[in-house]
Amino acid sequence: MPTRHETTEGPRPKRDPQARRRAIVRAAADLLVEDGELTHRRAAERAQVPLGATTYYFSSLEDLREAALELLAQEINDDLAEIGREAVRAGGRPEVLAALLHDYLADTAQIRADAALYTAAVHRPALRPLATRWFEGFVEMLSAWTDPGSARAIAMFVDGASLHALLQGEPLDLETLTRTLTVLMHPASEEA
Amino acid sequence: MPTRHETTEGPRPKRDPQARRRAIVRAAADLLVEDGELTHRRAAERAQVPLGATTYYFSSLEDLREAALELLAQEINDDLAEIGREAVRAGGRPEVLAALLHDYLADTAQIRADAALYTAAVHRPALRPLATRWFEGFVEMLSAWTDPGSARAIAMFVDGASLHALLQGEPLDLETLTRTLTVLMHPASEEA
Amino acid sequence: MPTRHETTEGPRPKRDPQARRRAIVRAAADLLVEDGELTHRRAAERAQVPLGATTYYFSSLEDLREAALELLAQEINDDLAEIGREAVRAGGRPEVLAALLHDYLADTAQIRADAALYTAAVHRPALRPLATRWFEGFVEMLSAWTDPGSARAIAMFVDGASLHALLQGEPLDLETLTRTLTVLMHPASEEA
Amino acid sequence: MPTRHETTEGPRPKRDPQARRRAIVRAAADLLVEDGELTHRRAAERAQVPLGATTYYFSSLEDLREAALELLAQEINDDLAEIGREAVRAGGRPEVLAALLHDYLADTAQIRADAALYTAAVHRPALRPLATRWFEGFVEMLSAWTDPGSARAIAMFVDGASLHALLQGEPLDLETLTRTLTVLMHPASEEA
DNA sequence: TATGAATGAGTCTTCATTCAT
DNA sequence: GATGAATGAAGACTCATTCAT
Repeated sequence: MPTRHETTEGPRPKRDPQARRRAIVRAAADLLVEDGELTHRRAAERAQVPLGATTYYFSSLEDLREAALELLAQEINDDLAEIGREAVRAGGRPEVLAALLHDYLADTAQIRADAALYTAAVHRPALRPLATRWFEGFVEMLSAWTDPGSARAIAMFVDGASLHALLQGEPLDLETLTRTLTVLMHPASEEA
Repeated sequence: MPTRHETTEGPRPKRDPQARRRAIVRAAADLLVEDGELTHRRAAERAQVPLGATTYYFSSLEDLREAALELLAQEINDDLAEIGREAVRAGGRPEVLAALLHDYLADTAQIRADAALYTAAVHRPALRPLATRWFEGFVEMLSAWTDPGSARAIAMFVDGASLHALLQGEPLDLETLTRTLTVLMHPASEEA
Repeated sequence: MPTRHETTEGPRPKRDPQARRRAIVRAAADLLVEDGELTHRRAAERAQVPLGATTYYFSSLEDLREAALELLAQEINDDLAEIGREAVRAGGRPEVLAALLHDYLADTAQIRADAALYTAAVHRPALRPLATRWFEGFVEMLSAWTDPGSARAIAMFVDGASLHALLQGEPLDLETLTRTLTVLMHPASEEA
Repeated sequence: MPTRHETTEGPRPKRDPQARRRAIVRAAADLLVEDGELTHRRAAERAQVPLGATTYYFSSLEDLREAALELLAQEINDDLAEIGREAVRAGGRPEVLAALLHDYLADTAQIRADAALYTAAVHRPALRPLATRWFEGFVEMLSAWTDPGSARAIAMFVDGASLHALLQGEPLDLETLTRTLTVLMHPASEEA
């Protein structure tokens, strides 16, 4: 007589709606990063959940997309915030920031995530705040070391650099990156 | 009794395959710029041609997409080359380039075209050369006034600025743009 | 005022995926037998199911085709196995087998099913085992009464006879059929 | 001043409607043999003629198909007639016929042509005479050496053997083939 | 005479979404 | 609460056929 605790298949996955939902979001995010095609079916398959689960937890595909992009935005934000903290710990020296950013730009997964976010936001105005979230944080962080205008200019430059690292297959070389960040952080030297 | 020459619909457009093809490409490009969704049906409707025409002239939708993006790339390239020529005529002064670029970034159609090109290229490696075509030309143009590294840095900055002008709804202010281009074009002053 | 129980369309068929799938396969098989043209639309119409059902249950049209041919192959196999059993019960006398086969060849539905299977297999190597399934069973059955080579020869002869019954509109006459099976089953008499 | 005889492209292909028509028919026949798919486009491409030529010379695709099958039927007929003549020259000995047929069955192109003809005829009653043309000729030829019933039986056997050579990838072995033809040609020995 | 242009019907297929269970 | 079944809309694409040139 079988008990309710089936033991043949290892630890029975506990019923955990939150975890399931997260798994679907994660899968959707990965799909967006990897090839930009998001469908219920693909998300379900990737997350190893039934098709119905993707519509049960999200009222529409756009809903799921937004949750996935929110996740990506958060991760990007966290990563860049960490870079910012490290740069601050190093006294805000441009060469340190450059080194950190160079690593970031060399990480394909990172720059593809950036691109996924932008791509989605271009034709979806509602998502634009999501796509520029890291921007605001980054600018704020930089503001400790330079004026707001320069901070914005630097952030834009980083954005362009991310896009080009993806399109050209490799990041801007460290030397140029360092030199560029240096002049952008100290524009006042111009006026001397 | 109607004559054989129907005049209600204007002069019957003569058969002109080239023009028809161009019209389809134009329509496809516009769709990509406007909302990124390209289908045979939408292209046909917009170009005012029968559905079959879109498959007759292009062996696949990707083919059509490529032709449309090629058109956009060419237009962007032409516009930026013109900006370059004007900047050169003005002696390469950063403030002139900044003013021209500011106008460019304020033109929604332009920056949406940029974005359309990038968006398409992100998940289509084959299109990447198309998306970076203007970049090469722009760098070359700038090289008359600054070193290659700075030229590339400037181009990347412009790219980021274009993306942000779209995502934030307005271009970087002229003053910051001018200051940024100025320092990027004369990085040597740093070392003084 | 209509009640909620509509009776004009009979008892609402309960959801029964298995039966539905079978109905689609049956419809597809019939279409292949009747005119060889199999499309999702025709199968759906014939099975009285929505178009979407045909793609829901079969991942591709080839998948559906294969299922339909599998059904035909099974039916042919069953019918010929029954003929074999009856022949065995009659002591393996050729005239009994001939009579049974004559009936088989006179049944248009049967020989069209044979032909459908062959037709599909000619340009689809993957289906060839299906088309020759009955052959193997038939040969094995005959092997109880004659040598393997003769058994194969008989089966091939039956195959040609089936094809010709269809193309010529009538089966080989019983007398010739009997005589032919007789000599094919006792080739040893030749060597006496 | 250019003359009307252009010499730059080598011997100018003479205008030869008959040859062009033949080329299209040949191409269509080859397509039917190779994969059974016949379209105007494929025939035109294979025959190296403009698409329009295929509709210019044939009032419909069915027309072209029929012409192509007529060609195949004729070739099969010719080949089997030649086999018949050789068998006759050899005194009608079954082993000679068997050897010739074994070669025929081992020739993939031949048996695929047979199959193409049958496949087309199964669902096109109008083509059935075409598909059985060789049969009549073959029977007549054999009638010089055996009775009509046996001749028909042999022809049917050959038909089944052709189909199976295709479906099973190899012809019936020569020994069995020889033995089978032998008994089929001399059924009277049974009655001794 | 010949042919590229043209097009609408119809093909397979994918999929968001709804719903019965 | 969950989920497989269900389906119609829409997508890309093919193609026989017609026709202007």
